[in-house]
Amino acid sequence: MRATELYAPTLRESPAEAELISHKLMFRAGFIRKAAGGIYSYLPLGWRTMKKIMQIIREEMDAKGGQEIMMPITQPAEMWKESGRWAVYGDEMMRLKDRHGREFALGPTHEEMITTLIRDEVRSYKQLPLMLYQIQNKYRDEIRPRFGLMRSREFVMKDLYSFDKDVEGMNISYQKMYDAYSRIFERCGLKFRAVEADNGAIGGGHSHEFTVLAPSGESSIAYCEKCNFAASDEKAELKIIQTAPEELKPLEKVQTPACHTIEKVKNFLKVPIEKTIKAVAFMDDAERLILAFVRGDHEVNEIKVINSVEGANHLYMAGDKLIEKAGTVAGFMSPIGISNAIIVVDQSVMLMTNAVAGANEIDAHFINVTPKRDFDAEKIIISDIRMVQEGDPCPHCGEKLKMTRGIEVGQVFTLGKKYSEALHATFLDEDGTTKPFEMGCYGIGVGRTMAAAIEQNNDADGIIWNRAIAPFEVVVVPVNAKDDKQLAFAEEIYNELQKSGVDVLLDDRKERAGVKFKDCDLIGYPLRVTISPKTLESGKIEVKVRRSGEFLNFERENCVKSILELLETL
RNA sequence: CGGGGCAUAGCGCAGUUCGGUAGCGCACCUCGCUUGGGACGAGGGGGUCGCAGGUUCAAAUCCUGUUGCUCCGACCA
Repeated sequence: MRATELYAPTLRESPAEAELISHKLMFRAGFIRKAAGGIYSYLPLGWRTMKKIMQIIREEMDAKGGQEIMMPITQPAEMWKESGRWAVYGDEMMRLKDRHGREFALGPTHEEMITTLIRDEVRSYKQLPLMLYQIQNKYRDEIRPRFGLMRSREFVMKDLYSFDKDVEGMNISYQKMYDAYSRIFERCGLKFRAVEADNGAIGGGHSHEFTVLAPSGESSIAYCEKCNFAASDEKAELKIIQTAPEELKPLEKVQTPACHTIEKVKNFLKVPIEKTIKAVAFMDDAERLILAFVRGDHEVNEIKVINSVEGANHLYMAGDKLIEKAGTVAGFMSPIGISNAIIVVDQSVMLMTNAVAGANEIDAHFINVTPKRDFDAEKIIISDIRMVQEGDPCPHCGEKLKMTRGIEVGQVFTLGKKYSEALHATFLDEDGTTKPFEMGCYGIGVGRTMAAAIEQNNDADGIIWNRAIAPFEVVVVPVNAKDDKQLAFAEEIYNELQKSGVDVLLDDRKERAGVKFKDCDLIGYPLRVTISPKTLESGKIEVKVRRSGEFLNFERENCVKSILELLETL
């Protein structure tokens, strides 16, 4: 490919709306252009990288027995109504009607489509397991699209669905995909973690998110450096914190004027924060008051609260009125002597002794609270409801956990029979009984992976591509393309590299050297071969490594071999 | 959905307060000169000032409505 024939409009400035580095750089380097909020065109360079990522995905999916298919974007409403998600999905689903008034959705995902696709054809356990995947545009009408390809409304996604005859088979498929995902992101050269995730409403089974580590990421994860543990902050399970045994003192009520925050209580009573019990008041959809109690230095994890209270789907902050009705008062709440509320107590709180908790009246607290003795165990829910914090012990090995931020680029999870039952997709098993499929679903955001790679690999000059997903591996730059000698020599090198299978670009534009160098750095080709009067004279060629910035000089005769060797290290 | 901001040439912006018929930098075209890190000079092309009404002799500028974009929050891949 010649730069004079390549459509790669680079810009010195980026639009005001781009705030994320990956967004700015993809825009400036001529990878993407915006059509509407959260909707983008991919220009040649961007699409080359997308195709390379997709190719890696294909190879790894195929290696595990996946078969590629292509399903429609436009999906009839009937199948969504059948699964019950037409109503559930809400405004996030792009909907449309055809000329006859029939309803359709632009697919946000393809569980319904694939399940109805195979349900009439796959009738026997002998046809299982089955793994089908596609790489397709998906649509989610985000409330607020932003960050370029990171959170868009139309995006390219690979999704594979597995069908097995039983749970064991499903777990094998899951493990295959887990392994494939690890290989995919390794091959893309990304630093990532497979993170234990909450699979929320889908329920049951397991789920991992593949998260690329980057400070700009939207999700927060906890991980252990000693063992393999990593979990999203919402999911991270926590061990019970043992407290040193103490002689139990009798419960006592004391006055604590104007001490409605833990900070004030702790200072007023001169107790360490670990000896205080904090309350957070929530309300659920049914307007039930839910009081959550954690240690003073801990935070409440709302997801865990939802999971531990039966029937709760969403939590909102509770109003004062509701709190009053329960016979307590904000700032001075405790489970002692309360009735009209659902009380959820963190497991670590139950092991505390001689602690401080509210007295359910203004300006008063209990001291010497020992939950095991003083809480009515019949009325409370004891559960792990706290948010993980840096330094918490790892639930697997006990080492101190670290926290980091990341970009979720893929997720694997088991669906079980959820969709096969809802859509009546069954097969006949060996024993002659009819059973619904055990399904799994595995997604990768292709555009997001490209964006994440840039977030993780860039500098002040531009993008730094890993060789595997760079739009071109090598760029050959004659500093002055108007000089026939230089151009001819550059073409020689270019042809030789191309013959050796290198994905190479010849920058034959008649621009000044500075302009071309700036573009090379911005676009981020891993290697730049520079041809100049200097190199013509010395008989050597100069190679610049984008990532390290180092310059290498190779002998003309075996320069292709040297470049190939160098590429192996990138 | 709550609260801000913006909309003027492909991109980044000024002009709006105080109405007088649109400008700057980058990009683009031509010529000259230059060629190892986004040169320079000269000339040039390109804008229904988001859209629709209204006020006025006159509207980018004032008024009303509307659409789009964007930031923070709530929500989420």
